[in-house]
Amino acid sequence: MRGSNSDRVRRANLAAVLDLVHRTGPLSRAGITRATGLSRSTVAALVAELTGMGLVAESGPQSTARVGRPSPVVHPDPDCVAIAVNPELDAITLGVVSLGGEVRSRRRVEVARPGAAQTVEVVAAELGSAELAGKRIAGIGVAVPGLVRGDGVVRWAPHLDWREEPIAAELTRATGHPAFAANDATLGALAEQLFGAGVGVPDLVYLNGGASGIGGGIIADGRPLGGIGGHAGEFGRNRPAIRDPDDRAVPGGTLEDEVNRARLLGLLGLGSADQLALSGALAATTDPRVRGELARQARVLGGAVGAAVNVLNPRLVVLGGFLADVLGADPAGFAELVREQCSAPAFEEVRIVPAALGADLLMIGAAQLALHRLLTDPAATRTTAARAE
Amino acid sequence: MRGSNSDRVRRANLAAVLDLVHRTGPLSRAGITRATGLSRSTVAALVAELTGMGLVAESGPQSTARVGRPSPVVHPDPDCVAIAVNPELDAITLGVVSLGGEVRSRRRVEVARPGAAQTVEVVAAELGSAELAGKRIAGIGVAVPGLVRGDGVVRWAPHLDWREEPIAAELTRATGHPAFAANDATLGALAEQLFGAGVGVPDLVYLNGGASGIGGGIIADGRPLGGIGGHAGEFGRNRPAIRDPDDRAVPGGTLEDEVNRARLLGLLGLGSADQLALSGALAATTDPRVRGELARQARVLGGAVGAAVNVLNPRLVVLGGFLADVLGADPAGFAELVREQCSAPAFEEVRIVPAALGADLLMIGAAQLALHRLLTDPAATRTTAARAE
DNA sequence: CGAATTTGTTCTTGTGCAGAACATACTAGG
DNA sequence: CCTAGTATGTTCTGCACAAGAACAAATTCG
Repeated sequence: MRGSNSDRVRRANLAAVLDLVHRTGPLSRAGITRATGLSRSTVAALVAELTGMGLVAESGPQSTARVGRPSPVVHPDPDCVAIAVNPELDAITLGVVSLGGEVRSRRRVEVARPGAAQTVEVVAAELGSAELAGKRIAGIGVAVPGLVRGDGVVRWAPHLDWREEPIAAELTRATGHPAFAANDATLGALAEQLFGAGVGVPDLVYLNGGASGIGGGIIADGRPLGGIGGHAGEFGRNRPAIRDPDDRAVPGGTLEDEVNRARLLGLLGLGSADQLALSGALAATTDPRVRGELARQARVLGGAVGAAVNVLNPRLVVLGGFLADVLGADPAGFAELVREQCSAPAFEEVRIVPAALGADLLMIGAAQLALHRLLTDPAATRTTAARAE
Repeated sequence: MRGSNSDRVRRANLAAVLDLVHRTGPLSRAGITRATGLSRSTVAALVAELTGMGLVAESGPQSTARVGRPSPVVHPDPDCVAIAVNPELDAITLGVVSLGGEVRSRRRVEVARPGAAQTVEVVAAELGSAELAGKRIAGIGVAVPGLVRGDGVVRWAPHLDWREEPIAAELTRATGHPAFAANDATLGALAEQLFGAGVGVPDLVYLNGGASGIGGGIIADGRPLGGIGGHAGEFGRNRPAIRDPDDRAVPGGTLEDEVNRARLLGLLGLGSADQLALSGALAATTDPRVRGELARQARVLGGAVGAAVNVLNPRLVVLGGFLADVLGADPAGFAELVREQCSAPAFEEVRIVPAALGADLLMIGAAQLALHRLLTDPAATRTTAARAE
């Protein structure tokens, strides 16, 4: 309900240009003019200002072989990076992701059940690494397997055994950089929409199956749907409707009890495996018990996806982790299972696909979280920096 | 991704002031200055422009008994109205709703299973009525019990037996006024958020139980969630998980099969009844069969609400129609049923309440749909009008 | 009845974008 | 190789809008 003034116009336009370059990658200045609808002179001024802030850089025009004066190419400044953090059951994964979404490096620090304090320590150590010398760190983003409030407090992460951990505030305190945290699946949805299977899709649902269960993220009208506390997307905790009683594995079980990674690993005779190994084993096996279990899990998951499609009417459902394997065993059959469970018009409009981003998924998602402020209001950061001096 | 310029600033500010006055009702000019953060001179200019457009009017200052020069009160112009239309199984309800959300008149035209053409006729006739003389009609909004695409085409409305009816386009053609259509429950959600139980709540779920089944609407981050085709909110077509097999009334049934108005009417021995009569009968009865059925429906509905809370993490769940009676039979017990089905942090944040707007609900929702353009960009309407001359 | 207070009104100032005019760098075609 | 054509960068001017200062007006309080 707030009013607008010329200062806000400038900020909004800076953000529009920066976000455009971030999402679409290197782009000629003429391209920016067309995409934003702004005049040539204005775009020139905006790009100059962003260059001055060290957020974008211009390089010599590409040989486009087209008539007319060539336009210099504007690209995200590779020295502007975000730190992505993903604490998990057995390790902390750290990433350096540059503006533009490129994962510059990824490192896995093996720690069993990392605590919040330990996570802060590991991140602080990473910041001193030679690799980051000369880089401008825009912020830190943490993808947490659990419920995270909008202000970056982890309410409950069962697999890490974290409760009420103000991880974002602690990271900011320890490092001096702005830090943010959110649910991993929500960030996965964001990443897939930005640079993965859902580029340009304004309404999508992302479901991820991992060792910790099933998490989900929703993008509605181009924006992540967080809900009032930021906990939206907990599809895994719903109890699924199961038609055939024989399909039920756990009486009164939730979706993540029924559609379950450990059960597949058990049937395969694998104690533990990373996603790549599980995926390979599932594709290779001809064991009827495994294939039967995959089909059963597909039936249960199909109902849950159908329910989500009815409620959210997305253009796209993206399945990640082992859910991509459940889908991949029989994509057409899976679509049919979904069709049976939802209204015809909603089904017509939806496509169901596996996730496109592999191991970079959460790095990109967490980085986007960290970059959000910068992308929404690049000028604000400048003010903050000035104030800090 | 579009750029901004001073013209857009003006439009956005006009919209901010108009929307503020629409939502909060009469407001002093000083109040507008505070709420928008704009300067006194700017607010004066904006209000003058809106007055010139016939959208707001200023009246002499109220005696506020406060120190300082009194501020004139700005209120929505009562001559600016929207036409609300709600075709149903047995009648078409028409309403005249003024800017500010006041339902000025409501009329029920008894028609069994109105067709789309018939609906257009009835609306066109209404437009000639004496009541509307001198009024400025901002637009026509239609609340349809069925699936409506964003462009105002009814994909499927089973109870009206409409398929692929371009009702909005037909109304515009017949009347010359801009017309829009949307799902009735979606508009109900919008109405409750604007002027009902959810004023100021940015994340809410509205579920309505009527003769046609169960419809739902979602408000996320202050905006209605439509999905890619505008069909979001079809909770009624989901198959609910039911723990106790004895609680299932229809094998393989959907939520609206299980939580069902006709079943309650049947047990009460009522052939048909309007919502008020049903509500009264349910409150009065001590028949154990009726009370048992209410409790059973509450158990099923509680699971569905729990699932919605898990996925959407709303601040508020609003139950309308006979679902308010299912809730009302035992509100505390119902909350407990929901708690059992959803994650603790999500449950902590949610309240479950009956709908606050009665018969005006869909009139207000449909009017809001019709007014949306005007409220988002008041200046555009002027341009359109000028172009029409 | 005068002081204090709040707000409307008028005028000036500054900011940012658009668009015109010109400059520049490329392709196309002979 | 040269000229015409075209698209784009650059510079400058004008315009629209909001902010804020200065003043005027209308109320309450003592």
